[in-house]
Amino acid sequence: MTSISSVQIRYSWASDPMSDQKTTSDTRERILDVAERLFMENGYEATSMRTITSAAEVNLAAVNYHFGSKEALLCEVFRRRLAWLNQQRLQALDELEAQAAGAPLKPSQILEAFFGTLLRMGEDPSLGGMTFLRLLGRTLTEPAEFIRTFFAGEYAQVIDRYKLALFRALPDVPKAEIVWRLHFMLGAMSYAIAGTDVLQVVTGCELGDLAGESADDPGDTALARRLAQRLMPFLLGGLRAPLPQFHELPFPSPPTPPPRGGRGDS
Amino acid sequence: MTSISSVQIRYSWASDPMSDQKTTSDTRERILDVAERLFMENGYEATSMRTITSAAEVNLAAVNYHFGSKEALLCEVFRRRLAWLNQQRLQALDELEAQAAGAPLKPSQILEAFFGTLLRMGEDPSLGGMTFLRLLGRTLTEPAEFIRTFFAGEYAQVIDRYKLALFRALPDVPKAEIVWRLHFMLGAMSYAIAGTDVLQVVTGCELGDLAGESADDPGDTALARRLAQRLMPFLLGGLRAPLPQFHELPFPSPPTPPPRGGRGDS
DNA sequence: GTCTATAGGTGGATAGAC
DNA sequence: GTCTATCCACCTATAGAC
Repeated sequence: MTSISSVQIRYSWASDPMSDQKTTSDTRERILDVAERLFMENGYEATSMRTITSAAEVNLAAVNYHFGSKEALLCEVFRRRLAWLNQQRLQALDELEAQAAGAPLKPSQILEAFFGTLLRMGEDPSLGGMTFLRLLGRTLTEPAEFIRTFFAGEYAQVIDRYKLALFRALPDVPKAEIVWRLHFMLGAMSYAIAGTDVLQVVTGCELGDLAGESADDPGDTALARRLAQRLMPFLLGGLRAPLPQFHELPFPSPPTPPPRGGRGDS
Repeated sequence: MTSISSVQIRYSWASDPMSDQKTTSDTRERILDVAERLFMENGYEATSMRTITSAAEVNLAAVNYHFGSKEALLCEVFRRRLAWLNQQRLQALDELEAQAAGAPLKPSQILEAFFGTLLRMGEDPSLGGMTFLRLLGRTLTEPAEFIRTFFAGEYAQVIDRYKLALFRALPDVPKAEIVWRLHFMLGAMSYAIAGTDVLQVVTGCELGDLAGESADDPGDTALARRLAQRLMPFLLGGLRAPLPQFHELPFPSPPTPPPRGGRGDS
């Protein structure tokens, strides 16, 4: 019943513009869309159900009717996007591995499949666009327990597959090191897509400006594209950086070091 | 002790273990310490004044007496740490530039001064330790306006100095590109120190485990040190990565080029 | 400086009519 | 499915005694 033929399925990422209009529950989708935007703008805790329902022009009780609770609402906001995203990610990896016919993938391919797939969502408003990306970036650092366990469940498969792919792609790098760097890459991405950067307030500019789109505001689509173009080389550079040297020193090289030959940056 | 004579100054980072004990306001510091921890554990919005005051064993009204409001309390929690941190960062840069005698600094030196100075705070409980680092990482992605403008003010000078240093250190890299990468580096660091990673829940391990400290728990000190050893090479690798190629392609190289239609979920 | 008491408001959730 | 009305726990902030 859930997935086939003409029945209404629960994930709105299956929304063609036509079926979206007046199906069984216009309300449900409107709540999700508005909640997505408001959670992004104000954060989860600071966004009240009343704010959401009045912006969505639905009754307060509708949220609890459709989703059960505020927590469940947030989870559903993510589920409808992440289900699609993670499926795409797995599929992308499948295809790459099929092409490679048993050979290890290149790191750049793996990163493209993982991060590129996400960043491309920012270009497509029907997939949530930058609103969803920003919300995701912000929510990934929320301390609330239910959020963290929810994400863990959503990501478990995907992270595991990609970890293994990276292990194979970088056989000379210790696995622990790869996991650390995956961690760092996730961080750089989250923060970048969250777009709440100190830099932006300090420099008084948005990422769009940096991309060179100062006046005519090309919108989120171009921003997402530029972001991807800038971020991917950075991530790849970080992933493939020389391994840290472990001596007995408490720190690699304090500000005024013995200038021992590290990796000779000029 | 830190600066002048014997007057009590307001920043607790001027705390030698002795002066901290029973000065004019033990209450004030206790509130700040407890607030720092609880804001880190639950986030700003989800932490109530009542929770803070009861944990600190002070009266509810004490917070408003000493700080004026909950927002002001959060700002003061940060100010007492960031004042010290940013001063150290500027000083580190001053010293490096003095040594260099007019020559551009090496990127690794700049990163060490900026990120190393911060990460070393994680090793020193009297500077807030990992509690402060985690709180900082989490708060940097909070959408609340007062937080963002507060950080902007605290960081303006420092970011500006470091940006200029990086421009000089990497004269062949477009300035916009450097700013983007600074952005990415801040993100990787924030996320790493926040320690709310999906990876940790998925893999079921803390960063400490990855560092190889499985059983005997050496505490935050070792964690901070390991983190720095792992993070700095990653950041340097990302900063020095090859520049992105800009062709007319909308994306560098999608894995399966134009599968545009519908949502292609098979 | 510290405390009690409370003002004054908002939060999430639900019961029950339609 | 939708709506009104309402419960009640909890919030920040302050007034005023000590």
